[in-house]
Amino acid sequence: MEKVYKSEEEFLKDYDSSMYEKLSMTVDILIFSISSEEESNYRKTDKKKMSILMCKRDNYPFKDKWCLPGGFVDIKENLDDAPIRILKNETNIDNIYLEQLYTFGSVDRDPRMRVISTSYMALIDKNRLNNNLSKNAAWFDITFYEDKNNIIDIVLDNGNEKIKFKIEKILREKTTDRYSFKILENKDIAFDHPSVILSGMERLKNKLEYTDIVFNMMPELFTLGELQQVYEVILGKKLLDPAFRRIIANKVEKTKFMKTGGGHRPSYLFKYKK
Amino acid sequence: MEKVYKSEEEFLKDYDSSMYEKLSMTVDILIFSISSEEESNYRKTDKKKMSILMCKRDNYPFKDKWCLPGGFVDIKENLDDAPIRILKNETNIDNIYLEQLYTFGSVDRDPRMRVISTSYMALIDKNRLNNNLSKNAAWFDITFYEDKNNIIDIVLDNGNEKIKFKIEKILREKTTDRYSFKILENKDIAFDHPSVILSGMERLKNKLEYTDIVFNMMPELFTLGELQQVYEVILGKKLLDPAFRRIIANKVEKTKFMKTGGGHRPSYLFKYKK
DNA sequence: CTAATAGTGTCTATTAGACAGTATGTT
DNA sequence: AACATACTGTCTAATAGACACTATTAG
Repeated sequence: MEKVYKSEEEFLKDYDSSMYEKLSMTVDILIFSISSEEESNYRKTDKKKMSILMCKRDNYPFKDKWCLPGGFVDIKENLDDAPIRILKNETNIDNIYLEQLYTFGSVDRDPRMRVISTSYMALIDKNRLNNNLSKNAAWFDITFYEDKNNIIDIVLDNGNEKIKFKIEKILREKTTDRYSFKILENKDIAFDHPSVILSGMERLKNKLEYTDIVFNMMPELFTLGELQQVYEVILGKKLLDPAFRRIIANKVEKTKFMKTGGGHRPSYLFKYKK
Repeated sequence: MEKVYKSEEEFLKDYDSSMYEKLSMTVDILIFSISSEEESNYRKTDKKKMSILMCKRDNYPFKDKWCLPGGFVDIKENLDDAPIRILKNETNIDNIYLEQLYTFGSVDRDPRMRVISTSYMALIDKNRLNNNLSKNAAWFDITFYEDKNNIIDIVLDNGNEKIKFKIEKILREKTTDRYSFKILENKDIAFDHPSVILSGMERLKNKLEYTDIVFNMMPELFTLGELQQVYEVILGKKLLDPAFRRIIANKVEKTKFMKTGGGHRPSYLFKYKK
């Protein structure tokens, strides 16, 4: 029978924390940014892409595969502080938008030992980075196509290497919007990181509609055309100009600056209105 | 310098998993249901309340305080399976709606040792329970009031005991909807469970609007008035009848059954249309 | 009859979708 | 002049909010 203690001090002195077998905890960070691909036609504006940062693993397990930046949570570190520390090391930037995504804890997700991992999503404007990424890290442009059967094809492209995976969104409950992800094809990505990528993309899409989250990926000044392109690339569909402008009208503020030189009518630069 | 292995087998044989100090993982489950309070006036319909299940702690730490049901994640158990197992033990019901809420991992959240805890939200129709709760568990009706400064007063009432706490919602980022919770007053609830309760309430409110999640808390057959009351008690505001009926019109199906005996016009019973 | 809830009709205000039009830079 | 994008006007369709009205029961 369980002993009943008279005070908390007495209880804690006696407490044997090895009763349950312990495990390791990591965090994975899905960092989103926007990149521009230059057009050959001088008149066309640069095509925007969504991109994520990945690292090449240089040891087992999953040697030579790509994974999201991450690392172990220190025993004396708050969980939510771990991604901040890792981002600081990886990209040398503080003050990044970060939010917790989901905690993945399948028994077999790491062949070394039992590891549970909390994933985070970060949003940045890549241009503010001082290009000193660690040399095994690279930005991948991400394009996706979802068919009517909830099967999603993803292509990641870092300029040298194109990697693909296929994943199925499975509605977990008839009554809600929760999906779990079943990886159908994947050769190049480590751990369960394809699921993390999909979770983040879904979260980002949803939040675009009811928050101002997108401005974390934008430079200080931007044209409405650029902002619209970012929306379109995240949502995966074209938007109509007047509708878009109505929606974002009270989120942005016109400045006196203009962007010229595009071979077409110049546009005002806007900034985020808090 | 890190050794580079020739194969994954070789690497794993050599791997020392004690490199990082390990920790314990628990899950906490916030179980929502709806209860009815009988009215003295025979004509009035029962007043609906939102309620949650809590357990009284019979040992340190937090002896004699109330906490959410939960427990340690087994070293050989998938994270998402732990709340299923615990719910089965606690309420003897399978097949309950469950979703992961948030993972709390402050260093000092448990005085015994380092524990990180993933919280889950469960929704049930309390009337389907075979009233064999463990004897230290009780349902608490929950009422809340939020003022203009994002300070929320919560009262929990299990019939014998009324417990209160006060918590502040702090907007973590200007650009989004993420809050963290600062506990302002709390005498009776263990751990960081006030924050878990608030997270769940926020999640439930949001999902009410864009999913069919509410039907997990409803009996097979219900009147539209009852359904509307459940919406109202979760959202904390009155809804207009015609607007409500338009919104749920294509989620429900009229049956041939009616509810009579209320001293007023009888109403049709509806069921969830999948 | 009365109190109480059930259920509907309809007007108005707001928002979303669609399309066409005008404006203005660079080469 | 031609192209490409910037930006606006306006019609229509769909949705949300508000209020008033009718219906039907137990006591």
